[in-house]
Order: sequence, then structure tokens, then C-alpha cells
Amino acid sequence: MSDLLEQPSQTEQKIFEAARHVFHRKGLEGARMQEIADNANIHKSMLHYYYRSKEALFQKVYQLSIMKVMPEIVNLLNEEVSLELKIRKFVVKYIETIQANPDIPLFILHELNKDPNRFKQFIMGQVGKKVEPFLEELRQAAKEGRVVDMPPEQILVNILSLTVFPFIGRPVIQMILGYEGKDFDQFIEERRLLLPDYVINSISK
Amino acid sequence: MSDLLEQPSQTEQKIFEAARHVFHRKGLEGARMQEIADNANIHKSMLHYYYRSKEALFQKVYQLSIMKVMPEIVNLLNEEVSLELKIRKFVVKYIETIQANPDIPLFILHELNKDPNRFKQFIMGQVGKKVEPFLEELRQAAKEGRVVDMPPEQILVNILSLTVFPFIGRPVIQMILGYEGKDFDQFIEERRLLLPDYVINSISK
DNA sequence: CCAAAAGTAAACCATTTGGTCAAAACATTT
DNA sequence: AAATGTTTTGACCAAATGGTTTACTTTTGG
Repeated sequence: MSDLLEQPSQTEQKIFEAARHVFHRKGLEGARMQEIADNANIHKSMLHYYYRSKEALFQKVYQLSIMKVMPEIVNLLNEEVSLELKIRKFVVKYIETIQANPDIPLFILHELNKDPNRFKQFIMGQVGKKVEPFLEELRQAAKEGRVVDMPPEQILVNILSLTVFPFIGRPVIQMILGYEGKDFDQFIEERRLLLPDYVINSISK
Repeated sequence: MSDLLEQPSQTEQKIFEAARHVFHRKGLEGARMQEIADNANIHKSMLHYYYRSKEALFQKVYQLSIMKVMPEIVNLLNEEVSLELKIRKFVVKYIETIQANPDIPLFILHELNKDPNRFKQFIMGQVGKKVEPFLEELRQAAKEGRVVDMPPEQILVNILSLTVFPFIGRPVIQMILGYEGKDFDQFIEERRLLLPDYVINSISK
């Protein structure tokens, strides 16, 4: 303990990683403490030694997950570049973010759906109303005839849908298209390359 | 019991409705048998009287949910109308289908994510590879220059994303856009009207 | 080198939760 | 109206699961 910044012990990290993995796949209730322990290759008591309770462990995972994907939306939409470049960068960067954490969106949405109030304030602090400048930018561009005339909220949701849904809907997409193995990864790779053009084209006048 | 077709008793129906509601919101593990019973205003033992186990009850809910939204995708995409009209109808009709069962997509995707193999055969039977004709149609249209040159799989996923994601992402959308109360319903209503044009426009050359 | 602190393991505990059972209430048939 | 079958209830049970405690080991610091 000679460091000034308390860095989590190695087992503590292993636990957290395992917890993240299991919670992401199974959700709060679906996850078993024993399964997390097994996954981390440590004794179950250690979970409680480092993180008092399942609830506490879950909350850390939940919060970190939110932090990993929610502020990014706002950040990317508030970059100081042209509207077109901003949207292009958003699509690419956000796909990359989700690609690095492909289970997070479904995880968050499921938990949020079960209990919309848990962490509502926390989430609101990250994203609430912080897209207004972007919406205004779209509004302005529409007025100037550079962008299709459509409520900017709908355009924003279009962008989010096209970017995020493939990860959430992965199992269904795989079934419908008969993908297996690396097929889906290729599909995402292909998508990352062509989606920016598609989005820009779809909203340009 | 004088009917030829065994029709479920009233309590049996109440149970199923309640189970559907609770399973849809909480998932298999998140749902409590007691909660379902409370929700149906009946004694907990009745759940087991009519449906042996939680597992059995869940499976009925799961299967019915899949039946309600998966075959519809294939059906709408295989209608005998022009490509444009087919897509327009798909968007509108599928939004209406989901609107009538807004919790189903997230429910299915969450369960599918936990255990992709459960009912895999069942689901594959409903949708597996049955979109090939539609993909071929897109391919043909692209060759003739009527449709933008893009892998048809991507176009299909675009359509699905734009149609389904808003329901899955509802809580986040509400937070980001500051919606409350009926705001979201209006948003969906607006979307149902403008999405067909947007989709057609986005893939037309 | 030793004592105190931190980490680990195993056994154990308490509660939750899905599930059973027998008896009571209700309906149906003869 | 007795008998038979069906539905409902309440008490009860066993397994699963989150959590605790205790004892042992390892590490750390003086």
C-alpha cells in the first residue's frame, strides 16, 4: 500500500472483470455470485471481501458501463467541426466504442427498462438535454436547405438507431442472415466503412 | 368443459397476461412468481396449478412473444408488391406491430443474449434465411440502378434498426430528448408517418 | 525476525423463492 | 341431494443463493 493512489489489487480487478462479463450477459438477477467467482478463478468469499454485496458490485459495473457509452454520445455530438464531419465522426467513433464493449447497450437498456429510476439522476447528468446544441445545428441547417426537412430529434434517433441497433440485435441479425463465426464481425467492419456515407446521404438535400 | 376446443379458463388467462407483463419487463430471472400472482390478483399456487413451473410458464410467454414479432418480418418482406411499396408497408406495419407490443423486442433480445441456443431451432424456423428473396430483389434493383449500391444485408439491417430501435432505446431517448408523459408516443406517431419517406429516399438512387 | 495487517479458504447461516400437498370451497353430474 | 370432479387456499418444504464467520496463510513494516 505504498502508492498514493490506491490501485485495486489484482484479484480485485479479476473480480471486477468477471463481474462485468457476467452482469453484461445475464443482467443483475440472472448473474450468480458463484458464477462470477468461478469466472474470476477465485473463492466466492472474496467477492464480499472486496465488494460488500452483490448490489454494490453490480452498481459499480452499472455505473462504469454507463460512463463508457453515454457521455461519448454527447461528446461526439458537441465537437467543434462542421455538421457533416461531426456526423461522420460520430458514426465511426461510436461504432468503435460499442465494438470494444458490444454487450453494454443491451445491458444498460435491459436494466433501465426494469427500473428506469435507478441512477436516473446519474444518467441525466451525463446526457440529459446536452444534445440541444446539435439539434439546433440541424434545425439551422434545415432552414438553410442543407439538410432534409425533418424534426432534428428524428434525425438524431435515426443516427443512433443505425449505429447502435446492430449490436443489440446481433443474435437476430445472425439468424436472419445466416451468419456464423466471424461473419458478423465482417458485417460490422463493412458497416463502419459505409454507414457514414449512407447517413450523410440520407439527410442531405 | 363442454366445448370441443379447450378454451383457457379466465384465471388461466389472467395468469398468462400477468406473466407476460412481468416477464417482458423483468426477464426470466428478474420475474418473481409472487409478483406475477399479485399482478393477476390470484393465489400463487394457481400459477403451478395451470402451468407446472416457472420455466414452463416462461417458455409459453417466450414462444408467443417470438411468434408475435418474428414471422411478421418475413411476411412483410415477402409480400407481392413493388419493392418501394413493400418497404413502405414494412416500416409502417412493423412499427404498428411493435407499438402494440412495445416490450417484446428488448425482452426477446435480452433472453436471446443470455442463451442464444434456447429455442434457436424454433426461431430459425420462423426467420432463418427466409429473407433471401428480399435480398435478391434489392440486389437486382441495385444492378438496375434503382437502388443505391450497398450490400443488401446492410440495407435490411438499416430498415430494421430504424424501425425497431426506438422502442428498445426508449428510456435513453426519453432522457436525451427530455421527453415525459405522452411525448414519446407522439414521437413514435410522428416517426410512423415520416420514416417510410426517409427510408425510401435513403436507398433510392 | 516478529507482530500486525491483509488476503484466502472452507464451513456455515439466513433468507428468498420456486414448488408441493392436503384440505376446503365450488361446480357438475347423475 | 349425494357423489364426483374441479378450482382455490393456506400451510409447508427443499433447494438455491447471497452473505457471514472463523480459522489459516501470506505479506508487510518496524
